[in-house]
Amino acid sequence: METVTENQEVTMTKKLEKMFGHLDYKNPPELCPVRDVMSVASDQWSILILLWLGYFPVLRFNKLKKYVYGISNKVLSQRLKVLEADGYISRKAYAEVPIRVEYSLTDFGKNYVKRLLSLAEWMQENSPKVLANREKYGLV
Amino acid sequence: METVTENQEVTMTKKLEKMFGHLDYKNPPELCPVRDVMSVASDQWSILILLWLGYFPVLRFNKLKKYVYGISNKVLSQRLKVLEADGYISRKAYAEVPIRVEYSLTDFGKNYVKRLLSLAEWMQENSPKVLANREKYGLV
DNA sequence: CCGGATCCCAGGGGATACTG
DNA sequence: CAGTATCCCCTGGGATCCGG
Repeated sequence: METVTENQEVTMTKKLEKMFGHLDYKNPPELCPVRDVMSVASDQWSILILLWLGYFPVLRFNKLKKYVYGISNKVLSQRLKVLEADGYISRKAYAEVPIRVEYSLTDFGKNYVKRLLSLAEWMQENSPKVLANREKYGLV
Repeated sequence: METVTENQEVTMTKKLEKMFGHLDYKNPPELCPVRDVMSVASDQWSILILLWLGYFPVLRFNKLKKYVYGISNKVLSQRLKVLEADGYISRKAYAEVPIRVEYSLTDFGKNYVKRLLSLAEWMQENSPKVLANREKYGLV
């Protein structure tokens, strides 16, 4: 088990101090855009979409739907729109018959996926631990 | 604008390849616990709860409710339960009158918050960019 | 045949009141 | 004080349909 040292804890607190100027509860939500931005980028479907787009440079709508297992047309379409609006992905439509639409990460999106990836890796390594905990806790 | 180099992109793909054995769409959901575990830990309320608990070593229910601005009793209570079950936080109840309950991060939770923090910092730095993008895109 | 818009419903979540 | 219980609403999301 990787433990957190005193030093790391101090560093962590400093970082948190720095950001909590923005996350401060005394600020009305409109002064705290981080929450808003983060809620889009940390949405469970968005994460999967972004990770798959990090793996395949270009994906079409129905391929994405296949990979992001269980997502519905509506949700996929809506998430893609928001992710495009926020600058993570770009959408390219070709006027063919039948129409072809290609989605890919922007440079900005790639930067984000790098971070996301670090989180996802940690999740992967630790999910057995979490599941064991959950079992032991007995929450159904 | 921080750009992604070729090298970084190759590294990223390798990492993704490594994890996509688990995230593979051909696996039924029950063989892919990462998604499940991640959906808890990346929930927008859970993130805020964990970050605040990273800042204050110990917080009581009503303090948390104050800091995690806008959360309802029901959701806070439910998220705390799940986060405890998954091993991120611990709950300590004191048999006083009135009752006192203290929440804090476990070592496991601290490790996770470190990762979360890196993501949150990136969000903070880049949220202006995202908001500008959103505006330009004209999505209401 | 592909991308996405529409319809419609269950249930997640907000507000409030209440109890150990 | 720390939650739970109740009510009700509203939106997230699944199934279905449609335009190009």
